[in-house]
Amino acid sequence: MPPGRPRSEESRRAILAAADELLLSHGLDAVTMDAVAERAGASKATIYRWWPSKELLALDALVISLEDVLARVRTDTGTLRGDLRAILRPAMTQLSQRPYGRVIAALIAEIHRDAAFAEVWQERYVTARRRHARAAFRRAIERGEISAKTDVELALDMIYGPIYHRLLHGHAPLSQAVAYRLVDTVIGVAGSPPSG
Amino acid sequence: MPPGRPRSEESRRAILAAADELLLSHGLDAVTMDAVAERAGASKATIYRWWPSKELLALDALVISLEDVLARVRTDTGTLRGDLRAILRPAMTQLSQRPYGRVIAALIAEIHRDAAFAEVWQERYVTARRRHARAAFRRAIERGEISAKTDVELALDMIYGPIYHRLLHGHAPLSQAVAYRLVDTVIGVAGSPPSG
Amino acid sequence: MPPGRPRSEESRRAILAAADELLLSHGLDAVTMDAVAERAGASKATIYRWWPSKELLALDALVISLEDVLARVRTDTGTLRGDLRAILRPAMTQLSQRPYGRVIAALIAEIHRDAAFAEVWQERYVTARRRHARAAFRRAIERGEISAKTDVELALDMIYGPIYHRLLHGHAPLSQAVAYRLVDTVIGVAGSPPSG
Amino acid sequence: MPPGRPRSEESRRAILAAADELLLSHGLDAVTMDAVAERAGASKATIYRWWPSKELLALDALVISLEDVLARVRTDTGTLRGDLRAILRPAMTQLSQRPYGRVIAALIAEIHRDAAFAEVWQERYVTARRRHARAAFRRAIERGEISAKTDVELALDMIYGPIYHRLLHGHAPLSQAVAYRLVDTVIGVAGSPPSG
DNA sequence: GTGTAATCGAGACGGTACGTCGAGTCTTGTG
DNA sequence: CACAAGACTCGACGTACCGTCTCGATTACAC
Repeated sequence: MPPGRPRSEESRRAILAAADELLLSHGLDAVTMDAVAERAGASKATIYRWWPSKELLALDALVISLEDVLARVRTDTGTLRGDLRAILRPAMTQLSQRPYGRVIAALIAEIHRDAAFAEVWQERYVTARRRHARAAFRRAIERGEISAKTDVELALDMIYGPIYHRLLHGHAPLSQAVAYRLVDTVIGVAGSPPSG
Repeated sequence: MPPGRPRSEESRRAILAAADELLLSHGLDAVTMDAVAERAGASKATIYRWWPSKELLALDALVISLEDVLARVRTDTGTLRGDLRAILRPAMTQLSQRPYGRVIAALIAEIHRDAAFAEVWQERYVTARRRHARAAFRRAIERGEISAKTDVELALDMIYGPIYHRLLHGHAPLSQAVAYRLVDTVIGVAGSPPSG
Repeated sequence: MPPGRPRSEESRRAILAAADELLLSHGLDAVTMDAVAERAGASKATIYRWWPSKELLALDALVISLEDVLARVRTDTGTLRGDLRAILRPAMTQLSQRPYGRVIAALIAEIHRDAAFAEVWQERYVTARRRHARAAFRRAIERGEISAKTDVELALDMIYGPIYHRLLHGHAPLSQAVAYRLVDTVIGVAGSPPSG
Repeated sequence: MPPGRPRSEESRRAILAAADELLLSHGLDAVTMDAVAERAGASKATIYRWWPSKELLALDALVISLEDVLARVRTDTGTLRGDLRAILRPAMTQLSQRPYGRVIAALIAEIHRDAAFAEVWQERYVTARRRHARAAFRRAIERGEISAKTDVELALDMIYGPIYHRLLHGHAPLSQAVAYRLVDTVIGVAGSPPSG
């Protein structure tokens, strides 16, 4: 153990809980260092000691509140369609329960203001979410279920892209059904010889 | 004409120009009312008289700087593929020239904070951009080029969604070639009997 | 009148009153920008706009609360002794009524931390207070009441020095009687041929 | 000897040395507990265990750095004038070598904030310095060199008061010559029948 | 021409949150 | 016990924008 007083686990949890609550009930704007500090019974200095910005704190809080879902994903259905549905189902459920759109929109804006944040975001949020689906595509290619020439990254974007588009813009409804149709469409393209 | 001193066209232009410059060279964060006022030689009160928030001012400035491109779009190629390429080509060019990703990300975040802004954004930005592509799909359906059952809105999202996804997340490259491949893929699906 | 909204006299007075109250009832330490702002119903920005530091604000407040006394001083008694007593009497009265020692000690400490403050302190506090006594000495020299060779500055210091010494150190009592004895002693020296 | 690990003499010295250095080269403001701890290689807890405040620590450090001078004072000249000059000479030399004015001003301010400090200050600083001069006056009275009615405390203040006044206010130069003239003036008064 | 009325610039105002610093306390493991 | 290390709460700092306000000055139309 390093010398000195160890980090207070209690305070860490209280800060994350405060951030999470503010984040999901009032948005990233409400996650001010002052508000988190007061609500968590912590001092601002303590927050700054462990999180360089409120955005990274919010990301931490968000990721924690999402990672249970991520951990429970099981993709062993035998078909790409089944795997992708299994991956998207809990995600869509979660998105519909809380105003994640607002939060994610604010954090995506932060990507473009803070390169350090962008990197962590990529690592902790984007990569974690795409990994499962990418693996499902790879397995489908190995099984010969879809063409080996499939551009997996673009295929992922054709599923996730429209979902985020609707989540962020709100110009059209977003539901599990929509997600399933995206899956079917993308598989339809990848399953048949490429048309381009 | 109403009584009183008329609005100063000069000041209006100076404010929009200042906002546009700040927006594209330093991002939405730099578009503070103070900075715009100083740069435009205007007073903050004047800005507030005509724009309710800096975000709506920024949107105004952005739309002006984008609308030339929009006006020049000609979609009379005879094929859906040609039309969509004609629509996307100048857009992709423009996106690659200036840091629009940063600006659009910030404005999308604003959607979720300000319902009034969301409405204007929908009207002035989203709708304007989708209208052309939607019309192209409609014409293609009428010509029998694609199935009449095509979900046009979803098809639009499968083109625009991945583009915005990459623009905003930056997890993968974005280029005209990528946009063209999206077009081809979507047409490939819509042209053949639906697989879902 | 200069352009722009004129300075609010009301806020100026409220800030000075708040500072004065905090200064005299709880000392300079209590004169925090936050406390003054809250008590005056003003914003910190407004205070900073007009006073560069809380010490200069406190000095302003202090000088205002002292200057009435200074203005009422009349030195036309005809003798140096009478003049000096007339000058010191109200000062000693004032010093005994409120904890000025604490305040002056804190401000004198500030002299050594902030050269700008030192200058203003010299101008607004020290000079104002010594001027009367110095003039009394000059008139006494002109009248031939005391030697023309008298080092007036040192004589002033031999009156004010011990007073401040006791005020600041508190090692011995300070009263009007003590001040009068200092006056008599110094005149006794100056009246006779210098011994140095 | 009490049980447990004995106090570290090394750490005590390092802390005082660090405090002294910070005090004289950057003033009392620089004597922060953190800075002293870091510079001394000690922990803040250790400092707090032995010194209740940074001001008392600074006083300790200051007194140590002054007490050599005090110990070397020899007052056996046979005349009050000679004794007082012998007492003041090394003090004035020391004052002119390092920025003691700043330090003393800050500590005097502390007197008025902390009664415990005031007491220690009185004991360790003021009394120690006045004792010699007071004794010299007493001997002079015994010798019949000055009037037995002399108010010794006031006489001391008429020497030390102006010196501190100039040291703290900086409104006029302070030198050994000035100190000597103060001595001569005070003796002049005390030596002759009182003029009041 | 002379109101009347809305505009304009300038800039002061009360607020809120920022990120930092120091004070003084507490909690570890080590000597 | 004392000690180094260092995390903790608390409160003030000085700054930056926000959105509102109060000025004097300007510029139109209506009478």
